[in-house]
Amino acid sequence: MDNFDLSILKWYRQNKRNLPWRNTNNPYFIWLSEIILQQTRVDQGMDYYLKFINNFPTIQHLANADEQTILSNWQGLGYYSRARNLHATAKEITFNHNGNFPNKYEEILKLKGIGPYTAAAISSFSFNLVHPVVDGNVFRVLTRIFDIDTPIDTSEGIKLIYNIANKLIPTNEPGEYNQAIMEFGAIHCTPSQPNCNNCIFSNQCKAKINGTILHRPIKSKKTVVKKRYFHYLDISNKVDTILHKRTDEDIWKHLFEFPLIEKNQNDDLQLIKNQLEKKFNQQILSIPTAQKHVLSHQHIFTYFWQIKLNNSVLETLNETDSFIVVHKDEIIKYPLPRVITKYLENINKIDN
DNA sequence: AATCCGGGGCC
DNA sequence: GGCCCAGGATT
Repeated sequence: MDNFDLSILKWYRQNKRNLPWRNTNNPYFIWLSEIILQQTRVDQGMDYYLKFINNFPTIQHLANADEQTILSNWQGLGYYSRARNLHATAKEITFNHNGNFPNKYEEILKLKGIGPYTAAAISSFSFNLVHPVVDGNVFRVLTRIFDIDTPIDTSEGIKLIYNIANKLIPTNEPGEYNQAIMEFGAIHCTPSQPNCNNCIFSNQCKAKINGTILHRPIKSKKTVVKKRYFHYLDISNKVDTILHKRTDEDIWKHLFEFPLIEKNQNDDLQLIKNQLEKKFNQQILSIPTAQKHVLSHQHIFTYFWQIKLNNSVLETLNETDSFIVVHKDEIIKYPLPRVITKYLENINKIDN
């Protein structure tokens, strides 16, 4: 493959999208955009990026914010460890690097939440260093052009693609080239319905020639999905309700939710109803129906039990419980997982 | 080296 | 229902 870099750079200059983080070399903005865009589509991350640079114009703003504020801004984006690592790295740079973003690949790679891809992206976009980005797009583009059938979710496949990527990247404008190959994968060499009929590589792409385009890249493993059953207790009187902060090493760490009873299996709902009525000494009017939430590695079946009290919600709590009493109108101020906000949206519809 | 981690969109 | 997404941390 001769002049791959020149071909794809030419294509990029004619076809690239105008994205806000492409109009800057500021490592703070580059870093922030890359963290938001990890495993996240541009369309989905755009509003979050604009919100973050508006609310946290500099890395010092981010460092000085409290974690809950950052998590609230991240609410709905998923992979909340990204937000916690974002905060940690902002503090690290602000207080241990005099506010200066590291400008060497190896130093950038040491920061929390930054792996090989993001370190290469920041290195090349901000500091013009020659490190190839290897993301989902690059895996797809290269396995197609060279018709590579080694599974990309193995160490052998990853090593192979990195070797090719290191040979292809030009020393001249590595950042622009990295943007170009990812953009080519994102909008032209797409997973389904790639635009092969109007492709600059149509005569050279090995997978196109061999008819294997839609079978590249190959992945060998299948994700195992765990089923979980969450019974949430929406305990409230006319003004207050109860929230609980997740602290264990599990999904949604440091996010708030209703008091939770997790079951290992799909238990008899009538039995749970009887237990709850006895515990709270209240009639439960309706048995909830399951809401299924499909995540990558978990299918979560949520049940929301509405327990209406006439007296104070405090009386349902033990002193040892780590719960907080929250005014109903202020629930939304706490960082919540989508499972909870979806439920709140639904009951508000009914109330209206 | 293998496993886990959210949520949304598309087909 | 399966796959993918501008991957990284943990075990």
